Amino acid sequence: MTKASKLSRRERQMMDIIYRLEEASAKDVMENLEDPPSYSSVRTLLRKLVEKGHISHRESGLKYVYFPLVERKAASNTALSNIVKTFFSGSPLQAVNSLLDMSNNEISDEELEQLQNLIQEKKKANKKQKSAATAKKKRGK
Amino acid sequence: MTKASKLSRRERQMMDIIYRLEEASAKDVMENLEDPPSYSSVRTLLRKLVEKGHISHRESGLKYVYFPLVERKAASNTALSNIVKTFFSGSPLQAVNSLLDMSNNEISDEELEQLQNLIQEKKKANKKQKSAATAKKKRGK
DNA sequence: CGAGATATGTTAATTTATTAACACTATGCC
DNA sequence: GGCATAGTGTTAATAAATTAACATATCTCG
Repeated sequence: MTKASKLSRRERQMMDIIYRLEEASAKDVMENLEDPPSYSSVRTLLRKLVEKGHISHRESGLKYVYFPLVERKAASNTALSNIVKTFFSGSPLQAVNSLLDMSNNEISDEELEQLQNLIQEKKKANKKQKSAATAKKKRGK
Repeated sequence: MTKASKLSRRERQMMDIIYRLEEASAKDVMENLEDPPSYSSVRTLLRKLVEKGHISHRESGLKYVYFPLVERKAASNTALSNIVKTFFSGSPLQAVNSLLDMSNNEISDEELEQLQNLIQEKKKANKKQKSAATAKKKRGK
């Protein structure tokens, strides 16, 4: 059971906001919540997230600014993995396909070209790793 | 506020399982839950999900088999959109990049090539849409 | 037939999440 | 100084989620 999967509904909403904004005060969080409860309630939940070890805060002048303790990259990887597992039979490629479909027009030709270059590089990297693995085997492990 | 964002923790876990398996009996769901509660509890929650309109069931012999009411494709699009918004500043391309990074070795050269072809097609499609849009403008809308 | 296994339906207790009230502290400024 | 403003800390009431107990129905097979 991953830590994130234990989050309650509101906690999840708040974590998403904090990740999106990178860091956020209680006020920021409240303003970004749908159907926001009272300021007081938001603060209580923030404190709970701190207790649970999901976020921490630093003082900024008078107020607190909250930030995630699991870094963005790791959190997004976990989230993507879950989606791949749940909706794409474990195939990241299918997920990529879906992303490209969804955002048909939003991605420019230029960006598509960048992506192609990226894939080209990955192909190269794959080859390297493959030969490295072969060499390793030959050395007896 | 999207429907899915109103799900409680357990409900979310159960929906994920049902999407992953395409359809599932109460037993299936229970077996796939982490820290599963009693069979009785699982069934109560399933009934609640039916009430809320997230899933439905059909009879299969003696038992019920549950399935999502929002189709897989739509649900995965929503999930991906949320991740793109939360972790990738709204850029689907960044998400694609991350997916390719994450699953470095898991994607074969062959698959990478397929992906390149796919992107090639998208570039063509983009051009068509662009010229269509231009034509439309000329016609005065 | 009748007992065991496998389901579902109903209801209620308990725990957790959610909300907000109230008390307090520091800052800015008239 | 004193008051309005913008914060925080503590605590408690309420609502919702979670769990499970108990009752009932159907199938299976000796």
